[in-house]
Amino acid sequence: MPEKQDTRKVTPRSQDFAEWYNDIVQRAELADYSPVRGCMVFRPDGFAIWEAIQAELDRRIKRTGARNAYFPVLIPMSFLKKEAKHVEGFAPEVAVVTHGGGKELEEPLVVRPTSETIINHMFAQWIHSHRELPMMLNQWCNVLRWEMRTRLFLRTAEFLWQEGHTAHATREEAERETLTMLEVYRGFVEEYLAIPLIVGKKSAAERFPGAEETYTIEALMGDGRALQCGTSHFLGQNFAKAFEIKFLDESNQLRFAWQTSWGVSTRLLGAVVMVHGDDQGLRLPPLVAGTQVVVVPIYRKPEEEAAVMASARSIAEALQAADLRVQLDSREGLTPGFKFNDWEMRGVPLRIELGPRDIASGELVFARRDLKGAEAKSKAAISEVTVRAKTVLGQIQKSLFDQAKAALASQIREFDSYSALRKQLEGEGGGGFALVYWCGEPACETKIREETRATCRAIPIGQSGAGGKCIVCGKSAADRAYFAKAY
RNA sequence: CGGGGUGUGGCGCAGACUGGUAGCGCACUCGCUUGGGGUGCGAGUGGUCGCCGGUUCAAAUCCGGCCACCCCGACCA
Repeated sequence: MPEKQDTRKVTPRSQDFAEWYNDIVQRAELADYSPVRGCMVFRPDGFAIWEAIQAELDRRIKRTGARNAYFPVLIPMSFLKKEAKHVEGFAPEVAVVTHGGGKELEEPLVVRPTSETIINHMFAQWIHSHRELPMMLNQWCNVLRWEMRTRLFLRTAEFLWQEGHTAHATREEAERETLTMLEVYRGFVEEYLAIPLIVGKKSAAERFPGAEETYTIEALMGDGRALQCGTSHFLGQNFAKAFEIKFLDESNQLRFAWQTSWGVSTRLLGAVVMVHGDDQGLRLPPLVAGTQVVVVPIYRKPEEEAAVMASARSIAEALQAADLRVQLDSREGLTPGFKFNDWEMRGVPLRIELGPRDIASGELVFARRDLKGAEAKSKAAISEVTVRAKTVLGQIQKSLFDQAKAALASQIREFDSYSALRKQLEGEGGGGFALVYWCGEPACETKIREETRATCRAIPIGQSGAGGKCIVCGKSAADRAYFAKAY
């Protein structure tokens, strides 16, 4: 049971989104700042969401054939330097260990910012034959990147993630794997986190250092800015060549492996907050909520208390027996109104109110977190509480997705003139995704970024349109791309 | 790393301009009261005012320096 928390109102979302976000994260007790700059503490309610994400995503990852392993947090400095683009991309943000055991180290060690190098070093030793391919590993771990500017969950120096690394015999198979994982992420984030996505390829400028192609899932936050929620990279043979991952194929030819890597991080928690939260607090999709149902007992006199608590307890037990994550709010000395607000702040999807009246009538009150006002409340027969709760939780999951989907749809705009695009992005807020034809030239992308601060978020895959004219230079453009201001 | 802001009980703030030995709200403890949308009343606990130095009989307050954190930008999951 949580502690009673302070009762200050949160900063309204519409007034100051960044303040609102910090308020929610801390008052819903998801996380707190640490004594070390840029690092954060995951509190139990926040970590529970990560655990729910891990449990389901781990299942989905394993279903594709990958297995979990664990590689060390410390990597020889020289490893990072083996792939030119990779070191260029990560060198500025690595933390380096120079001393150990009271002595200066022979070779400095970096705290992993990602594990491509150490994993591929091991791959080179493990892979000799096409019979050993594909090799598909995943690890759940922490990584460290010395970020200039940090925000709880969205960008912290240390963060938790899973990173998958695979090696394949052919380009085609590796490319297929890249897209398979992209689809695993899309399915998981949309179905579990109820966050609708834009899916596509990254531009060269936004590509992972060392990758040949990067694919992304992008979501829209409540303030109209985009957030990259996961990436899947086709690495080609870049790392295989740098780390000499070679195998003999069926015709006894020595070949370099084709590789992928892919990951999602605890940033997803920030996305959940920013997509679903409102001025009352957090709103959690039932599938990842640490507590899915809370039972709030209501009573006056001691004799009422006994009856209500007995009934509330048996209802909570029945829900629990049906595999729902339940809490019975038995805290004393707090009014029901206080508890209602408290659980709303914490984002619990379904609240059950139970008092003497309900026991007398055989019905209790359901209050849904996804709806507002009178609409949020309904009655359910006590005898059917388990079935009804499951049904309603399913509806809440869908309703949160539908609300977010509508918000996303309303924030996607197509432009065919640069001045109109610029006007939209420069306007107050300037949020949302702009869908425009782009020729693919970095110069045009740079112009948009410099003049509007929006970046290319994704280029949808497999566009079948007739093509059009680049919104910047007017030359012919095969594909359209999404641009947005991003976190 | 540039711009802005803030550092005073656990949290949010006042006090600073005009130096005089620290105050308010919330939280916390105890008692009563109340309980279907943040109950009410009373009594309490808790602070060397971010750090270092200077001015002064006297510094939260004035002066100098430093540090930390937050927000906005550039860079990035």
